[in-house]
Amino acid sequence: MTGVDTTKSFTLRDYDLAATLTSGQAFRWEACNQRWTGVIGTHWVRLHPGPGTLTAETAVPVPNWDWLAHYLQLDVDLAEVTRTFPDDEPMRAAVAASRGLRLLRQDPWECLASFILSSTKQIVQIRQIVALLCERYGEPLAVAPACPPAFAFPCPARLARATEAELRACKMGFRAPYLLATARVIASGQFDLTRLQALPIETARAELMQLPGIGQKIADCVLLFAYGFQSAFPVDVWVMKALRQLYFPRRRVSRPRLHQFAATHFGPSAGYAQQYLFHYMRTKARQPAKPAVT
DNA sequence: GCCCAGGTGAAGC
DNA sequence: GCTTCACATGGG
Repeated sequence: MTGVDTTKSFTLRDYDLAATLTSGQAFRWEACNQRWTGVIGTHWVRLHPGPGTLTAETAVPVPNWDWLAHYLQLDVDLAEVTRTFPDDEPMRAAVAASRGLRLLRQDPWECLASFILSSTKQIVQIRQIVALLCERYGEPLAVAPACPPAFAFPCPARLARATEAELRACKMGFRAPYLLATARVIASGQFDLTRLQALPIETARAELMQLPGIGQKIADCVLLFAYGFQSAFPVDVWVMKALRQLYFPRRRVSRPRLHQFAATHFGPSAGYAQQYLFHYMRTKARQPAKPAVT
């Protein structure tokens, strides 16, 4: 049946929702007995994964669900993506360790602001900071009965009106001036985030890096997680560790050389490959004593 | 106490 | 061009 409704079911293949929502791309999803609650734009939404299906529930009836299918990238053929990965041992291990891991397609501003807050922070702490920011500055949203309150991610104009001290009070430390300055540049209209979509990746990256607090790593996260540039390859401490341990275990390679290697080795969907390496290293670190199975 | 966390920008060689 | 350092804050 078509029409306005508060629930909708989708068929899914090769989709590990839990791995995807906890793999350090997005910072607002909460798990509660097999279900995931989050906010996409101005929609509060709850997701119930089942075998081969996904049921989504909103608080307010919606006329269509394109926003959700787009966010979750439901029509991406994952096998086609992983086929483009280099055929080497590290990639085989990383893919085997997290089948169904996906990339989301997020709102550019939320993604940009969240990753400004990410520098030298653990994912749990990034989540805390983002939650505080949304509680204090985001618009309240309708939620399903008996659910805790939810808020939209605050727009640039709202954060631009805050003071640095107020933002520091959200536990973001030295990142506060970066977030504030970037919010102000965007709120002023001098910098148009929507324009980047149509640019070549190198130009879009250079534009993002003009913003205060955005270096190559955060720029690449935004290019990959928000704009869908699949060749963007963010190199954080975990991916750096993956490159060193898995690809160059017995010699010391400089960071610039590793960047150079990454830029050519992983192919057209390098960003996806990067997400598998990231998730592989993090989950491996949590469970070190897992013997290989035949 | 210690080391580390999805870094950036500035200063040093 | 490449490396080092300060910058807040909290988890393990």
